[in-house]
Amino acid sequence: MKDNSEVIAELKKIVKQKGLKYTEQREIVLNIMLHANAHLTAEEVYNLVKENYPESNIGIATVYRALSFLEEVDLISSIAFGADGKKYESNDKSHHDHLICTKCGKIVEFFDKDIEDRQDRIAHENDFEITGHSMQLYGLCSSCK
Amino acid sequence: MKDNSEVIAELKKIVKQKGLKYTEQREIVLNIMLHANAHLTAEEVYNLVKENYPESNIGIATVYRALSFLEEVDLISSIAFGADGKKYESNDKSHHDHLICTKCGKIVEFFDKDIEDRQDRIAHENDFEITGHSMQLYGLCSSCK
DNA sequence: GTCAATGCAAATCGTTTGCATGAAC
DNA sequence: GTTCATGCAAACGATTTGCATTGAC
Repeated sequence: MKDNSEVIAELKKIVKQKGLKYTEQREIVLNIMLHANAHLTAEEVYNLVKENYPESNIGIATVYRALSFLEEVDLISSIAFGADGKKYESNDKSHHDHLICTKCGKIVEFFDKDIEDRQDRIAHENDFEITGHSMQLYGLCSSCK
Repeated sequence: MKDNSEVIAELKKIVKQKGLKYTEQREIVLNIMLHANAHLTAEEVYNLVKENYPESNIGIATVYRALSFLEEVDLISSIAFGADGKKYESNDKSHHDHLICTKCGKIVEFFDKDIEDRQDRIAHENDFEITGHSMQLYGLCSSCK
């Protein structure tokens, strides 16, 4: 697994800035997230860590702590789809929303500029300063319907 | 607390149709949901039941079971906002989405026809048969920013 | 050497389940 | 009388926390 030096450098910078310690575990978790092309639960991240870095005796609590930390500093983000609990994805791709098949669980990502624009306008009309959003369309995908 | 006879009648009809039993507990939970003007967690519903119907010795498990049942038959629906877990609201109001203040937790409802239309179109483009959706805008409300 | 981060286990939270009892039909 | 729903407590899965130890600086 190759690493993603720009983002790793970014993490180092942030950690230093906050006067915290740079650890191998945080780097491993971030690296897993950067290579994942799916939305992962904390447990899935934990399993991937054990699989890809078998020598690093990392605990599940550390994975949770690392994920919270990475979300806090905006390197990854989370959404709560239905019953599966919180899922994480890295922030290095551009923004997008999700179409979710309620039968097979397949997730398709999409982006729509018009919807984004209207969201901004609605926020403005309600005197909200928008910081993020989450939109999911649920339904049956082509194979399931 | 006055009851909402049309919806209650609807519940009775559904229960009968399914060959199940009509119980006071299901009616109480539905009635709480009909009078709530907020998005409630199961625990909040439980507390409201105890407060409004102190004589009904209802258990938390029954509240969970009643909420699942009511959601299944489409009298209420749920969304999972951030960390607070699943929240329920009654389905007697028209469809809407949510603006959520990340500081004070305030929720403002809104509806936008254009967004709905574009969602339908995106679903169609991806060959999805849409059954529902959930959209939340996060930010700071007028008083918090 | 200091202080933060880790690993482990125990604790906690929200939710679900098993089972004997009670209520609806 | 049969069957479903309830209440309670125990079980459960996911996440968090306390604490002694380790590692970064």
